[in-house]
Amino acid sequence: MARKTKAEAAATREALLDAAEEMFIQHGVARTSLEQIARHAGMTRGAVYWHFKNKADLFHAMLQRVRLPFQDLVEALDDPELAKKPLEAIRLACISGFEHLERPRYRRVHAILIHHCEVFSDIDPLAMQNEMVEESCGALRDYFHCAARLGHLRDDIPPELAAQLLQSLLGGLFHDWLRNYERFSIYEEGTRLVKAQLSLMRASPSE
Amino acid sequence: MARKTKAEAAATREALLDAAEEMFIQHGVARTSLEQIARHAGMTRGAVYWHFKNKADLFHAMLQRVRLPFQDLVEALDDPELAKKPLEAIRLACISGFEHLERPRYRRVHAILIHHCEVFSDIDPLAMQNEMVEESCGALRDYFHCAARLGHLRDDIPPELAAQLLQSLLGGLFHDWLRNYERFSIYEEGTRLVKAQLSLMRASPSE
DNA sequence: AGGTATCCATACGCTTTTGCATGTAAAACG
DNA sequence: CGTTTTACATGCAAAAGCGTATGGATACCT
Repeated sequence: MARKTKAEAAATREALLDAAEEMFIQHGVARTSLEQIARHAGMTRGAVYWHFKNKADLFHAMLQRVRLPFQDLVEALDDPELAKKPLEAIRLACISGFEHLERPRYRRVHAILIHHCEVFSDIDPLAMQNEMVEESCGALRDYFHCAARLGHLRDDIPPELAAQLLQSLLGGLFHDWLRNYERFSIYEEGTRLVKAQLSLMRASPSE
Repeated sequence: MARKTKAEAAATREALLDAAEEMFIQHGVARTSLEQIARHAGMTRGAVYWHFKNKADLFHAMLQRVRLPFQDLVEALDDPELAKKPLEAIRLACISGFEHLERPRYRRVHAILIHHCEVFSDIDPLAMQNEMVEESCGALRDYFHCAARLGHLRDDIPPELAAQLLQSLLGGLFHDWLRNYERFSIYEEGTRLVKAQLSLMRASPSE
C-alpha cells in the first residue's frame, strides 16, 4: 500500500475512531473486533495497529475526543453577575451541559461509556464515571454552599442535601436519556426538571 | 463421574449461578468464560452445558432469581390506610425497595445488569432496564395523580412532573450506589433523599 | 535526487473459547 | 435386581481474535 500524506493519515485515524463509535454502539465494545472496526472504515487491521497500540488505546483515544468538566461549563458562561446568583449559575451550567450532550458524538461516546462497555484491560468505565460524578458533585456542593450563605436556599434544606438531590436527579435523567435518546430531548426535559427542582429548593421571596 | 441425587444436582445448579454472579461482577460478563465459571464452582464445563444451553441461557436464569416490580412493593405493604396517603405509600415502597436492594444477591445481579454487561446474543440489558423504569414510573405517576386529587401535592407541581422528578432521583441514586456500594448505604441515603424530596413537593399544611 | 521514514496491507502463529461427542458411574424406576 | 436415565467429566475439532513480522509503495526531508 502506498504511503498517504499527513492529512490523509490523520483523516483515516478519525475515520477509524468514527467507525469504532458506530460499531461499539451497535454491538457493544467487547463484541466488536478490530477487524470489524477496520472493515467498517474501509481499512484493514494494519491501519488500526499503526495508529493505535491496541483496542484499549483506541478506546482511550475515542474518549479523549469528548470531554466536558462541569467547572468548565460554568466558567464558559463568563458572566460576573452570576457570582451573586449561584442557583442561576447552576441552572445555566446544566442547560449548557444538556446542549453539549445533544451533539451526536458526545451522546454516542457517553452512551458507550455508560451502557455499552465493561471493564477490559486497563480501562475501568466505572472508575471514569465515578470521576465525572465526583467532579460535578463537588462543584454543585460549592455553589449550593454559596447559595445558602446568600440566603437563596430554603433554610430547611442543607446545601449538602440540595447538591445530592440535584446530583441524583441529573444522573437519573442522564441515564434514562442515554438508554433511548430518541424518546425525548435531554435539553428540553432537563431544562424543565432542573428549573422545577431549583424552584422547589429556592427560599421563598417572603423571607 | 458418579451420578448425583436430584437435590445435589439442584445445588450444583445454584452453585454455578452463584459462581457466575461473582465472576461477572469481578471481570464483566463478556470477559468471563464458561470454563472460569465452572472452575470457580468446583465443576467443569460439562456441568454448565448440562444445566444451561449456553451463556445467554445461564444469564437469563441468573436474572430470574431476582425480580422486584414496584407494584408488588406497594401491595406488600398491605395497609388499607395507605390508600388515603399516597405520598406515604410511595415513601414506604421506596424504602422497601432499598431494603431489597441491600441484599447481596439483588445488589450483585442489578450491578451486573446495569454496569457489567453489554448486549450479547438475544440478551438486551437496555431493553430490560427500560421495562423496569417504565413499570416503576407508571406506578409513581398513578400515586402522584392520586395525591394531587387529594390535595396532598403542591399545586404548582403537576403530578406528571413530580413523578419524573422522583423517578430521575431514584434512578440517579440507584446508579451511583451500584457503582460503588461500599461507599454508602442506599437504604439510609435513599430514605433521606426520598423523604426530603417528598417534603419539598408536599402541599404546605396551611392550605 | 537519493535516502529514509511513514502508512498501511498481508500473512503467520498463537491463544482462547465454544459446541459437541463420547465415556461412565451411580441414582431412579419398575 | 436389571435397565434406563441422569449428571456430570473429558477430549476434540473448529473458529475467532490478537499481536507481530514482513513487504511495499510513496510522501517527506536534506
